[in-house]
Amino acid sequence: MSSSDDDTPLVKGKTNGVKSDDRVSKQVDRAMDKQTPSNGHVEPGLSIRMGPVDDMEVDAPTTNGNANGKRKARSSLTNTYKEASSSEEDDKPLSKRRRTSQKAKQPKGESESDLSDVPLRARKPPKATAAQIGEDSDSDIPLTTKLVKEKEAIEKAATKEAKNIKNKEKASASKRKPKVESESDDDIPLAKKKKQPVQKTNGVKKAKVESDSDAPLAKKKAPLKKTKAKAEPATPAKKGKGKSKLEETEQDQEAEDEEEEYRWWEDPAKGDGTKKWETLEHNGVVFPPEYEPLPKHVKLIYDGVPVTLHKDAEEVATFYGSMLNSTHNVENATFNKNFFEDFTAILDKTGHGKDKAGNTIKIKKFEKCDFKPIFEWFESERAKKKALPVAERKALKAEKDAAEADYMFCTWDGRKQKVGNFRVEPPGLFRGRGEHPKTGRLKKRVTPEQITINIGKEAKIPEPPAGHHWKEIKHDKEGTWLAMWQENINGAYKYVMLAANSDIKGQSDFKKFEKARELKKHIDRIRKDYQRDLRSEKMADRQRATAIYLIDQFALRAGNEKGEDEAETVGCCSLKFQHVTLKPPNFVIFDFLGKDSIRFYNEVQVDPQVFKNMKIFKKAPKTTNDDIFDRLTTSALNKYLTGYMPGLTAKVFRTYNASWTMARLLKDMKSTGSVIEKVKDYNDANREVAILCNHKRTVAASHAGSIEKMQDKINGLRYQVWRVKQMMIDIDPKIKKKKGAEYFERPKDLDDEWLQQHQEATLEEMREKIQKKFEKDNEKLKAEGEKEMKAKELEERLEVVKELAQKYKKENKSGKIEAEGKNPSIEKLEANVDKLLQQIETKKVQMEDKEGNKEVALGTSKINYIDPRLTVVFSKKFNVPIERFFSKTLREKFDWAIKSVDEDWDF
DNA sequence: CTCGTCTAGTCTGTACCATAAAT
DNA sequence: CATTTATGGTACAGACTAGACGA
Repeated sequence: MSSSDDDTPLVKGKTNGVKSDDRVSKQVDRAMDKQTPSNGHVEPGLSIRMGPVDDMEVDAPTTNGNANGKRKARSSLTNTYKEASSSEEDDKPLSKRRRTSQKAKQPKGESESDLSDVPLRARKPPKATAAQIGEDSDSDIPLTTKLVKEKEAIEKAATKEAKNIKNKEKASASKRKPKVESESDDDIPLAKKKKQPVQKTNGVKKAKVESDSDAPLAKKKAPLKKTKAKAEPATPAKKGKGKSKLEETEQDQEAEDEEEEYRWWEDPAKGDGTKKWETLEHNGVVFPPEYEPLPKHVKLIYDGVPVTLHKDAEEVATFYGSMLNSTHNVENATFNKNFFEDFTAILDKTGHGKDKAGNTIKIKKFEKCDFKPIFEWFESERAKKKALPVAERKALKAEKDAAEADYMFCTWDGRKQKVGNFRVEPPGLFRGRGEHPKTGRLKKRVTPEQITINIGKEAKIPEPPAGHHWKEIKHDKEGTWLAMWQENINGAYKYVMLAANSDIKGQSDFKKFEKARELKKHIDRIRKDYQRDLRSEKMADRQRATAIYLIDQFALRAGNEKGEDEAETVGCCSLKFQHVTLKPPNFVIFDFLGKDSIRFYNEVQVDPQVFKNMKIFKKAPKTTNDDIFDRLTTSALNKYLTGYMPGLTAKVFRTYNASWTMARLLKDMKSTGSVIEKVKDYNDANREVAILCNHKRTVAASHAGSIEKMQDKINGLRYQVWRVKQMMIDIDPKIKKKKGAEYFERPKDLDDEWLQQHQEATLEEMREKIQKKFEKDNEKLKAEGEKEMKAKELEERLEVVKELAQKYKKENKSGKIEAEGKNPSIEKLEANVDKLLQQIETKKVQMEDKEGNKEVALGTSKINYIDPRLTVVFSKKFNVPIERFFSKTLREKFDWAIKSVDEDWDF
């Protein structure tokens, strides 16, 4: 057990020894218990110590031929560091330890297989809100009117839906029943079942897994189809005017699908091979509208002089001018610099501005440009558009839709498929995310001459705009794109592809989740291996093992190297010295900008060996901006992973862990409660996954305000509670003794000052309301040609406010509150209090929910990481309409999932 | 390196809801 | 008083396109 001497030089003064090692491992054990309350078992890799591998190989110096500046600096650094680390690992009683390691491997079985059951340790404990919500829903407290209404409506819908589902089930029940029973282990509470899934994964070979997902399909096929026709038409119940052309065609399409629906997920021929299509027809792309020059009176002002610009330069000026309200851009120095560079480049080409007299005005200084007139013009246009009557706006939209109808669909192997982004991206100023060095650069208008079309050989080639030609026509059956061009900012390729609900996208989505499920079978071994390799003699292996650990445990992205002209963001393999802080005994703080420059901040507890490794990887002379994993690249990592399973790469772990977590949470869920509560439970699980994946959104600007408003409302209600209680005393002074003085105390935070403010605010609100109403009434009278009311009328109306003010005054002075209402009684008042308390409770829950949600984006994980079949299973099992979880587009995207699983399907 | 695909946050318009006003 | 209609504000869907990954 003295293997910790691996790294002793690192921990100065702590020269090896059982003691220190034991201490660390105990701490971890405790920590693990804490972190996995539902499982309560100890991470096996920690108790089973694995010795290093036998053939201790001195790491070869980094021979990276690709010696650009960055690399070079890195490898020289690596060498010094390598020497240090290898020497410290050199002198170890290897043979001995090897034996230990073999022994350690022996007690196979339980603890080992448990690994797959715990993909996620070190998560933060579930938030109180979730628990609270659960409790609230269990205790039968009625919700606010709003919630109740919703609840009822939804439950109605649910029962309706349930009928449909039941019909469906009846049809297929007889066939499915036996299977359900044979797999009844699904009903065993998770706690007991803990080890079950492992057996499945390990012991079970393909046959079983397949039977889980595939077998029922064939059986269900027929009944399903019939019921679908019944269930679906409820959705397009759009009220009002006749359907637009578009809707009609969509419905026609649906009808067609109904008749001869193609179930690619049941087609064994689909999905392998690289050929994506045999025939492909489409109509190309839609170009953005031509630039419409500004009216003559709207001009850029340079140095106080309005200047006329060439059309092309003016367009660029409008890009900037129209976003003056976006301080985020306009106050960014890089943005302004880049914009102005590109702007002046255009000016140089087209000629600079001209003043009224026709003299050329050379635009040299950004600071002298005044875009305000342009901005105001755009604002007024925006306002005009907004003010357009609804009917007109609709007509305009219908017109646009009609013009684009031809581009919305293509024919792929004879089937009509929706195209995703058929509109060519319009010109504008590039923003980029985070501190992008190219922010503000002009994104140029794309011409047909830059666009390559991919289309079937027999198909009619789409007509380019008059006087233009396409760059190239391809017939690439291995590509899934219809058109492609290269963008001028980063030289990135842009593709026109099919929409998410298309067969081809569905297929790859399906494959992605199947791959993640496949990982289940290998995860035990992978985890065991990386636990072992965390102590490897070879630095490269040790780094790789540590990286996989991080990717597996904390859902980090792979982290490819990035270029100079991109925002500085990182992932696992590209983590730098400053992104990781170590806090003994074994805490690691990650703080870096990830994809999209979204901050990843997480303070976690790690395996002690990982902690030690990180310490080594950060060892001097490494310093700020040096790579932590200097011996590791994403491609090496992925190559290694592929060895376990074809197609396994770093990103699969994200999908796997996300779906696995969701599966676990949903399985654990109690089936009680109303639909609303079930949906809330689902969303809580969804949220947990989103937090795992670090899916964030910016807090809405209005957030703080609306939280404050809610708090104010709650306080108002609490004040009301107090008032009502005081009224009881007014009726029956003896009650104070009966209920105890405490019951009648005003909450401490609602002090006199607060009371004052609250009363004033209430009065002011009333006043405003009355005032507004008065004005409106007057306007109405005026419109009808009648006489307006006098100010005296207003005063009379405001009398109510005065009365209330008086009342408050009296109350404040005497400390007594007169009972309100007719025939007030203690009972009535008590009922009143109860009602108010309930209102407060629901408001509180709402508020906490909102607060917990403010910076978590649930959508991304729902769309990309959580196997949709899990949601479908949940929906079926707990009888919640799928519409509650998937919007229309998502239902279309996940059509394959909705139609392919039973409630006993398992991830 | 190039190309192709998947992932992801933000922006914009609109559906939806509570509430008030009108009938 | 119950029901319908208007209003104002929020949440959400869908569009958009940047960014990451990987073959």
